[in-house]
Amino acid sequence: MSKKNAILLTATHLFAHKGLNNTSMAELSKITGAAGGTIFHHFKNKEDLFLNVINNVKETVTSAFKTYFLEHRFDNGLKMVEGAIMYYLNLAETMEDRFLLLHRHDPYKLAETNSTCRQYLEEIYDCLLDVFERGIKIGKDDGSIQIISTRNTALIIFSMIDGIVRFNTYKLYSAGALYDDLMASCRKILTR
Amino acid sequence: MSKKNAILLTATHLFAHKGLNNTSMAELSKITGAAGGTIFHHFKNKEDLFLNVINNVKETVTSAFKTYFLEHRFDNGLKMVEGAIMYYLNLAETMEDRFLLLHRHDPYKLAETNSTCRQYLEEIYDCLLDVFERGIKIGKDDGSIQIISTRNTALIIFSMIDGIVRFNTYKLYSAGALYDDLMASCRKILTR
DNA sequence: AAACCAACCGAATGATCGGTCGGGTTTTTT
DNA sequence: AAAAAACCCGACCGATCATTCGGTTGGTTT
Repeated sequence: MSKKNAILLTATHLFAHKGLNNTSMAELSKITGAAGGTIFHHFKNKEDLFLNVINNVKETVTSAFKTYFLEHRFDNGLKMVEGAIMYYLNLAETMEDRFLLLHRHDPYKLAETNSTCRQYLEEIYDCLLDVFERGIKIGKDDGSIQIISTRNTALIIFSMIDGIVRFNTYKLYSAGALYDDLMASCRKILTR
Repeated sequence: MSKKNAILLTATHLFAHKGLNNTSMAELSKITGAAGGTIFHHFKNKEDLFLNVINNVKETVTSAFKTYFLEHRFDNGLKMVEGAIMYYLNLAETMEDRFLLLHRHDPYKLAETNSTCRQYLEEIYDCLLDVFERGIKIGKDDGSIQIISTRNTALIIFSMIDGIVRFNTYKLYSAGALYDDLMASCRKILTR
């Protein structure tokens, strides 16, 4: 693997687990084996490196989501929303680093001053919410879902799942133990 | 107000809005008007100051919650859960600093190595969850709520609300616009 | 009035940080 | 194989950080 890629992956891991400010370039240099100057050769400064990490998160997360819903068919809209929840919980485990990073303040703080960062974040959430929203819309058409507000319900269900993932991350309680009740709750929200 | 109190309140605000590492003791000194040495006279180090801030958050949040539910009566369990949601959303606005801090990684990171911090956080979440759980239990007894798992449902509803508050904080979307649909969703989860 | 003490001050300190620079090495192009 | 380009190195720099320390003040106790 190229030094640049090693730096990017290690930075993703460290930024996710220790935060932007608690990760020093010296540590990054030590772990990757790249000299200090090498990092600044590939990324013009720390913020640029962070931005590249976020971009990488955006690419991997959205493409994983898009691919999954291109390759899978669902009996109806309700099943599709259920599939989205399952896949989101699944991704949060297999892409732990990336979801951890999205639960930190660092990206949102940078987004306040850096429009590129803001755009990356918006693309991620647009992509995720879009799947939920499409599922609900399809469900309303095929009769498996009965609610009024498509957008708001998508937001509510998404933040419910994301809230669970967050508490799971902090080990306040386990997402796995809630799985069945979580699914039941979502079905109740979506159906009469 | 005493210098010590000024330091504590300013630290709460800065830690909440800028994070632990982005808040320097020098800045704290400048804003409060207290000399550098004075801060370390009252708090033995930065971690100790942060711990005192978390303790203060614990005290104010839990006592606000406890007082509210001691002084209010509800027609039934379902109304009590609805009241808990309303009051939680309300507190997240009026105690913005404190809830912002609880949505940062800083407290949970310290909790990994500092058992006092862990205990404070547990007390906060125990207190909040307890209200939801009691409401659900009462609702099951009086018939306004029909579900199987009291604990899990309390956790699910709580993380739904907390997830909304978090997205509201990041200005990804507004909690106010979701209020009606949020309440409707909760009622659906809790009733047949 | 002497002794005491908590509150307070601010200059000084050593460690660490992000970032620079000049020079060496490898790879690609011509 | 010569030239150009891209990659890589690590010593070094100025800024900033948390923390220390010797000393002052004003009120309370003896």
